[in-house]
Amino acid sequence: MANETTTAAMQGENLRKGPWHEEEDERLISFVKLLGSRRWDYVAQTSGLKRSGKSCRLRWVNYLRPNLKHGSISAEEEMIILKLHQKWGNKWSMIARMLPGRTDNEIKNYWRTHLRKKAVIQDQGNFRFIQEDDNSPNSKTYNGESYNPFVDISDTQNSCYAAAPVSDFGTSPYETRLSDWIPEFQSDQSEIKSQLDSTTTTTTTTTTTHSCNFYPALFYEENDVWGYSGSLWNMD
DNA sequence: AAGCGCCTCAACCGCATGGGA
DNA sequence: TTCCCATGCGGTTGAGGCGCT
Repeated sequence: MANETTTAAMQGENLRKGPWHEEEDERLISFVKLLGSRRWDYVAQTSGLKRSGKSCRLRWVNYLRPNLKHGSISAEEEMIILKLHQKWGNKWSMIARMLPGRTDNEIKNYWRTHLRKKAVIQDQGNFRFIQEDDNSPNSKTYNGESYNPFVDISDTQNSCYAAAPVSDFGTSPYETRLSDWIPEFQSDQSEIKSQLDSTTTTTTTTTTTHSCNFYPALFYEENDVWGYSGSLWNMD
């Protein structure tokens, strides 16, 4: 049985794709409890699921893992996402680590569907849209990848972002919250810019106090923002 | 009620990374 | 040092749901 499945997996044949069935979920949960959430190819083969290890891992990480929140993103979480995306760009896994119970996939989807067009900052008295631009002089690197959270694209005629007029925010449910956050956004941005201008190492000793009461690990330990490798996950 | 288009999100794909042989 | 494999990450896709006409 396992040998047949192994062979099929190795040959890339007979592997199921698409939505997971409840029985598959139950089976995967059982075998992850038994074998641990590592060696996904082995889990896939041993369990007899006709899924790739990659698919099993994804299903576990994004849906079956304990302590996941399945409800809608709260206003506080939304604020965190906006702020962290402003700081880090599309570093979804990093952002997810700051939001216990949320997955990178969930945050990425939420950003794309709810927040992307609403990500505005107040810059020199004007609202401007932002997105990362790897070719910008402000681009920095993280894990070998370049990114830049500070690029103003409001002048980009062909950008899809330009299609969303600022006036739309007058009726947006997000506007009130953004209006509340904007002063903080502004101070954060200048703080981050100064960090980027000086150094990208993790030796900064900034002790700025922020007003978020929900995620102290991020907002009160600014000295480790760039090198943060911990996790707020409690899987036990 | 039916058709159409848009939105959401689960899942896939390809590439990067890290560790071990 | 190099190669291979498992894992992780970010971008993309497509099915299903929902609202509008």
